[in-house]
Amino acid sequence: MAVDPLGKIYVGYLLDKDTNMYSNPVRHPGLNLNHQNYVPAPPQYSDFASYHHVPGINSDPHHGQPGGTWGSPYAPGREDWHSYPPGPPPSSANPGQIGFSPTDFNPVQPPGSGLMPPAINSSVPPLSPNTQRRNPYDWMRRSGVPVNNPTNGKTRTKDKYRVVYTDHQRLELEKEFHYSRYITIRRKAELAASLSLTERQVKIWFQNRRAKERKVNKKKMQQQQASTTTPTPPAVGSTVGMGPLCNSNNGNMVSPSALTIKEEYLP
DNA sequence: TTGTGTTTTACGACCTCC
DNA sequence: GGAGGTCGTAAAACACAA
Repeated sequence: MAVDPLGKIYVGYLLDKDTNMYSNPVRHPGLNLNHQNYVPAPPQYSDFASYHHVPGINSDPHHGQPGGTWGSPYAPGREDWHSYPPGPPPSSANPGQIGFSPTDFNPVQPPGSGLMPPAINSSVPPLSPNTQRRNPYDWMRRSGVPVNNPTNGKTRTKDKYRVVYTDHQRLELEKEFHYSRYITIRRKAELAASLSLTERQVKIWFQNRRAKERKVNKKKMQQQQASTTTPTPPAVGSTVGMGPLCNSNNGNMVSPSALTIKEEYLP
């Protein structure tokens, strides 16, 4: 399973699709509660320069390359991740914490499956690089009612709602996106399991993330064109403005997203 | 506090590929 | 036919100025 130079994705259907997205307990409102159980694992971030996937989920061939994988066409320079602070120390007095028993939550991947990194699966409040950021669970606590509680008539499709991913979930997704704009089936399953998201959520996150990147690129291109006093058109086939990251297949597919990520996680 | 603009999840429509 | 892709959009969450 790989993405060829032209961006075409060859996938082996190694895993079952997440069929029961809405019936799976993981998608019921309790999903949000589960988020508090993530370990932000500050040491992991502080060691970001040598980022590697957690043991046990590194079976994907293209993920097995230690460190050097960051030299991909998308490579932003690993030092970028140093700008991400370790965040506040875990505090049991976190107001966002809600009493939650592990028995209330059925992860996508059963515990002990080997896919769930222990560091991610313990109970530490989510990491927030932005101290001003409101606790993502406040809205849950305000409502006091499960958003998608079948008993109150709300279903995911009828009453649209969205969860707010924890900083840890976002960071892990960003890391994966940073590695590759297109996630493999295997990695998607692994990531979904390790982050307690559904594969569908991971897939959609990547879709949205690519859309965001295209949007940012488009904006940058427009700004460049607007600021260019001498509008000399680039040579045919030139990738001006895109640098080595430009994909000849589709200019929208890739971009210097390092800047994007840095911006997002700078304090 | 409130109004407003932006960002983030999530979905549907439609397309391509196998 | 089913998978995942883009594109457009809805709506919640968020940021921030007034």
